[in-house]
Amino acid sequence: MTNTLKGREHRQATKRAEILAAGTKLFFEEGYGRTTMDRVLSVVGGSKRTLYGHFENKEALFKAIVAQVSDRVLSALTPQIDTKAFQETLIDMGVRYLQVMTSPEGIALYRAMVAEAPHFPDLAHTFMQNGPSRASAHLADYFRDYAKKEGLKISDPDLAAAQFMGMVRGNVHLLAVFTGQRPSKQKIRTIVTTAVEMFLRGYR
Amino acid sequence: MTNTLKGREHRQATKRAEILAAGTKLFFEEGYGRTTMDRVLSVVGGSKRTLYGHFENKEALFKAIVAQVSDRVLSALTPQIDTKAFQETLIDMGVRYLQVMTSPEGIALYRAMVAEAPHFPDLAHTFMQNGPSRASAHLADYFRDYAKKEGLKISDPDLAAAQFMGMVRGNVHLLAVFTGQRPSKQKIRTIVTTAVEMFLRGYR
DNA sequence: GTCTATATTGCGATAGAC
DNA sequence: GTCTATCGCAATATAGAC
Repeated sequence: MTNTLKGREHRQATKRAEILAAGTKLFFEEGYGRTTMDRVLSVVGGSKRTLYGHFENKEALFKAIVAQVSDRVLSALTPQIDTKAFQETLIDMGVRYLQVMTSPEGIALYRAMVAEAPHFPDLAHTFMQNGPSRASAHLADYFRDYAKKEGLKISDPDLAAAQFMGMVRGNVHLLAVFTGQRPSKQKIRTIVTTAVEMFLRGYR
Repeated sequence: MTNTLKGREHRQATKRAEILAAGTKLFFEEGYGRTTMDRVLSVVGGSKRTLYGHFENKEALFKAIVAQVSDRVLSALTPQIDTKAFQETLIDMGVRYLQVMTSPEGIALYRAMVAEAPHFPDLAHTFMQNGPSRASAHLADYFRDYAKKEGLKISDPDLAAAQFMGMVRGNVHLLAVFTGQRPSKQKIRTIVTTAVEMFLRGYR
């Protein structure tokens, strides 16, 4: 916790963090509809007044939780400074992406966003932007910069990036979402390296 | 309606169909949690006794609806007898798949399955089986039969099929799920034909 | 119609920070 | 001692399954 906060503020921040933590677990395990404020309270302890003091209502709590988890989970997709070889960079990006998307938190977030997209369109939109779209856009930029040098003919970098990302997700992402079966690290490496090889041959 | 049913039976079947139709609309527009039995009733009309006579409870109604819609939607993925050229067949399968997955009903079904997968694991499993997995498996079989003749070196047909399907879904499926933006027929054709070309070059 | 669950509010008491 | 966040418990209102 931040040391610069003193006493009063610190207590408040701690409580808020506890509520968020408890809420995260519940909302992501049970879904929005099945999660009750009473249940959150029974985990956190304390009074309703305090809970509603920190978050105006259930929706506000949910939004705060999604924002926090989105930041944490999607930050792993932040573009890296790439000094590696072209092929290595593609593999890195693919692995990172697939790891995030099939991590327990990644799956939970994805599920929550899909489920609540019609009722929280702004959240869903933000998730798409900061997640898949951003990763894809970054890859497209990378293609624009280096494809020619690498001897690749990519006429539509955005489409190519979407193809690559989709190929990486393949069926394992669906499988993780629907059945909870997550791919091993080994499996992820295999999928991504195979995808990269195929992709490079396809655009050579 | 089936003409062989008479009187009592016919009325019963009609009522059941009406309940299913109303429930389908509500469950898929509002989600499981936000849909109430009262609301279903207010659309269908009639008494609660009747409603609960047809479906034991809310869960049973939901399951019946999902089963019905799954059949209708996923039947479009039924493997065709392919007499066309290899490339044409791939395009056909890709287009059919993407059309189903981004159709309003396809999106609604997908959303419901993702949202409720933890609480209705059997439904989610069945959806995965009869949807993406089946389409992918059929394509893999097709590869096993014809890849060599077509001059393709596909060492892992299942993985290759998953790559192709993933590439076809690309980002447009995610976009449809999260923001409701559906691709035009033209866009679908472009995506699929591009994917097929790239795929064939990649495995040549 | 019945009965339970749930979101949200009210209010007096308490306890820790300054 | 004065704030102020928190607490505990009760109450309200509404919705929803059956």
